[in-house]
Amino acid sequence: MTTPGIPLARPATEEEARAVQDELRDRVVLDEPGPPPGSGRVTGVDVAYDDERDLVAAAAVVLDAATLEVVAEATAVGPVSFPYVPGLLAFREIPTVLAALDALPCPPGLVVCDGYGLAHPRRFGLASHLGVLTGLPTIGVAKNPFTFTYEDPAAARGSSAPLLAGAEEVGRALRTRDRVKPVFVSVGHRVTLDNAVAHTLALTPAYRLPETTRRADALCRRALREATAAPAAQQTVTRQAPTS
DNA sequence: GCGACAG
DNA sequence: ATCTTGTCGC
Repeated sequence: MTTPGIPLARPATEEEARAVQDELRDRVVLDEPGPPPGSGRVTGVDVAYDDERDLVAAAAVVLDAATLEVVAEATAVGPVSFPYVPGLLAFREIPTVLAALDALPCPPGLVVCDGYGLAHPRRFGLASHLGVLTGLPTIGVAKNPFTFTYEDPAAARGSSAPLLAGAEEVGRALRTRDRVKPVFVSVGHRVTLDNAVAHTLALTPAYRLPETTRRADALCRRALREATAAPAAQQTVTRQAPTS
């Protein structure tokens, strides 16, 4: 259901991984507005790790953008294919995330990643990478500012401030709840920054983090527990919400 | 050279 | 990310 137009690279070293990023970076599309917030479907993706057992579980949860109800979900489990290196997070998460997206019974629509897109040392974070590989519109919503700087946005939900790499705006610090630490939104692929911010606000009616990542986070943790408990169980699981 | 550093 | 109970507050 999510056909990659570009083969998945599996670099063995950090140097190779950086080269892959430098090569794919040009394919990012930044001049499309992206789907309008509040309509269609929005999918959250996230992963959970068990480095001891060499396991990574990914989840993709599709929500109706208007109601935020779960439409479908899928998970995938695989081996940890890359260590955590700041700036190379995508190589650790993408293989299993792609498997989960492929297991979905319907198109994902906009994909919301737990991390960065443009806000990245080489301007090619997880959300950008996933977008280029799948061709889907993507955005990144991170919980921390990484190495970037920002001035604290006003206290009211909806306030924002530029997320800066020097003088370059690579994203936005967005307050999704009154007086609560902001989230850090950046563009992935085929979506505008203003639109990414609007989507993030539409996805946070009750909590600091988008409903998409909350749902995906809970699901991948469950998938990891179940994979740990049932060694020879199936490698992917798909569920379609009942039509009503 | 040292420290910081999305998840 | 992950290790982890209770607890303060709305």
